[in-house]
Amino acid sequence: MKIDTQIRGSNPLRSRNRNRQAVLGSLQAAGTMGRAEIGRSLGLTTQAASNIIAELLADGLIEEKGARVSGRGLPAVQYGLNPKGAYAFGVEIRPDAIFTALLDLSGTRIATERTNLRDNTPEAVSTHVLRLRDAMLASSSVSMNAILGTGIVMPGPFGDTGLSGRSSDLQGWENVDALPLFKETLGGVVELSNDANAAALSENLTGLAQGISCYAYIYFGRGLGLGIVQDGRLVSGAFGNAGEVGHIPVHGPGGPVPLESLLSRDSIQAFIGCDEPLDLDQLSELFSARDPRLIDWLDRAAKALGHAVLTLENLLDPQTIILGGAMPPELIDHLISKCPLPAGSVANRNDNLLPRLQRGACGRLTATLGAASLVLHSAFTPITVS
Amino acid sequence: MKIDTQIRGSNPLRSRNRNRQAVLGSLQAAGTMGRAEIGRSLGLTTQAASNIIAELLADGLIEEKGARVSGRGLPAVQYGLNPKGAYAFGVEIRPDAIFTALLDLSGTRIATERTNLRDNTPEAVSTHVLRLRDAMLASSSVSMNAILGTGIVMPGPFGDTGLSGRSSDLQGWENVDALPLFKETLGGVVELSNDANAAALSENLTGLAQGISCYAYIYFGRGLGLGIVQDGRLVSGAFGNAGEVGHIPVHGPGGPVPLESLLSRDSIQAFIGCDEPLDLDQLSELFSARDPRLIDWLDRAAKALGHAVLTLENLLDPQTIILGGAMPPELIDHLISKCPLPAGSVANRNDNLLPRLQRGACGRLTATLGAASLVLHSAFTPITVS
DNA sequence: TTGATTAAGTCAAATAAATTGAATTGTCAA
DNA sequence: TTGACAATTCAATTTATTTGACTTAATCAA
Repeated sequence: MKIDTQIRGSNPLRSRNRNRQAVLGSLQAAGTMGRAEIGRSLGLTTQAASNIIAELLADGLIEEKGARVSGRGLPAVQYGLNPKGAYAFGVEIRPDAIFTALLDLSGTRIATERTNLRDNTPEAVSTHVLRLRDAMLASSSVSMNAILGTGIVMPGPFGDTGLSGRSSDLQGWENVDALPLFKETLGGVVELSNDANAAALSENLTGLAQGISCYAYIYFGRGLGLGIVQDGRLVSGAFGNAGEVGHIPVHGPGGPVPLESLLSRDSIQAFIGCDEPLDLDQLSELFSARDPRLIDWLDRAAKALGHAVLTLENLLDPQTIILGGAMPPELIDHLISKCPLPAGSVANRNDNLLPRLQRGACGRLTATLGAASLVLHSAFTPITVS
Repeated sequence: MKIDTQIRGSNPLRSRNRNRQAVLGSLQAAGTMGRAEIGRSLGLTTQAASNIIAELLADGLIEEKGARVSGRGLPAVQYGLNPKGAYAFGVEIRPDAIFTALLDLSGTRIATERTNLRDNTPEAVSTHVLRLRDAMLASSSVSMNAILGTGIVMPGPFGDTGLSGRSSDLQGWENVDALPLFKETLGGVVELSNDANAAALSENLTGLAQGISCYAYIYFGRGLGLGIVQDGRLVSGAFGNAGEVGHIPVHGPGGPVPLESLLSRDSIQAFIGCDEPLDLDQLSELFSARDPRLIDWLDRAAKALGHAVLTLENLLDPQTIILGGAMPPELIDHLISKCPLPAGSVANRNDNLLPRLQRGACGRLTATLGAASLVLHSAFTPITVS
């Protein structure tokens, strides 16, 4: 539970750290760059950039990528991230299972795994995660000191809020401060967030949101989540619970209803009148069979999505809104195509180069990969408040 | 029009600047502090803090406030902002008038003024503002080099959006990039934002939001605006148009309607069936006379406010939501007391120390004072992205 | 009263990391 | 072939911080 974002002063060491991160971030965004080019892009001297490049080379985080001739002058030696120079471990914790993933520095998937979870008390989960990490590192032959950190995705909202008590919640975690717990058990850098935020960052590192600094990500879990990115940083609210878009009121048949009741996997189940949660394959089948109940649901859901889009655009003024998560791609595409894009929005502008609504590029594992992305993102983004 | 928030590296000069701002910010927040105390609060050495304090003293931005004995040890000499050490000039531009204000470093009002505006073309306005500033500085005997900068508030949204063309808009500014224009004409630091954002910061510096880093400010102009603060910084969106809360859909009689059509001064006028805009005094009178049409409006508006609160809380997870602007205080209080505070919200938590909804402490001039607050805020807050 | 303890603040030297300026090297264009 | 140009490195300088020793002043306890 955050709240107090204490501002810290700067000193040479923290400056250097910031600059290292900024250099890595530049390389991540641009692919390859030369030393002088990096200096220019960050407002630093060539020499300063050069020193940092030398250090990063020595640490194995970047590598030479040949020289590039571009007009006059000495051809610039290009540098880029060394994918095998570091790794990020990501964990997605659900009530009944743990998903883990190992990404290399380039965001490439090295390994993923699903494990059933019987005992989901805080202690059991945290030690379980530790074992899973050790195992995955061993089987992937990755050394622990090449690990940048561990990213953890848990179902929100955090703390005892008006939304607690849902079936997708973790039992027994209501009053647990998870971050310190994991930090103690796992050591090193630990980032904690919810599925939607993680998915949003995943899209930023390897998907559609590359180079985009203001966007929102609508995440389909069983319910509906939202990751908000502004100025390249997550907006997570006072208690880390920003983005509970599933609970904003939209126009329903008999009055305002929570968006989630019209636009979510659980709502399909309720609408169709099915006893058990529908998985993605079942939904795909229903869709390809043009099941009339599903089509009906899609019509209503698309309308609800329109309301949500109008709300999000006017409140957050994003460059684009991305949809993704645990929902078949063809359903998302259908929703997008049917969604009425409201005219009375600040996003309805002529000079907007991006589609207002698009489907994310990362597939089903978005949240798990996103967990690892939390770590990569923090490695590429100079801490701004800390 | 922003979008590109380029990350910059750090160097000694920028570090020092950051630390200076952080020290000023600490003093602003705490009132008075000793040198060692400041060092601790910022994670700097006493010596570093001491050097900066010496510099700020020499610049006249802070002053000694006596010594404080607190237990053992040498009593700490206290320092605090020197109100007369620097000033901020604020301008609020409306289609028919310009409001100006001069604040000292402590946020105290030195002078305010209203001027009619006949020619509101960009060139005329910018030179007009320059003349008004010179005049106000002269009449207040404040030297130009004691001015930290100029804050400007203009009606949003900026750029050619789906919301353009309203009567409260400035004609002829649709395709003008205002910030460069004012920077060239006025020189020095220029901050530009909309009324709601400015009001939000005003509340942060001198009102209810002191020490609060995550909150939202619902601003009554003629329409309805929203200032979003997260981690102590404004959330302004990709194009500076975040917070257009007046245009989010809420449940109306015959379907979804823009919030503004139920909750705004213009909507009172429309509801009552009045030909001209109602001013605050008229509204106060109607309220104290318990005018049934107004009471009726208040009931509907409070309900709409409830929807907005639910939406804002779940999307932004603020510590509190503040209401203010050009609306009589007693009406705001009434709205707050009648507003149904929804249970299904992440803000409905037991450990929340602040009221979920409260009326702002700054009065009618909030936006104009807020314009100056933009500058003060930037002086107290280390730039994080720039 | 006295001496130990604690904390604030200063001074001077050391350190980290940036900048500056000159020298070197490879490419392009005249 | 030669000069302009840009990338890079080397060495020296500058900035701003940290470190460690020291001084000062208040509290606490014998």
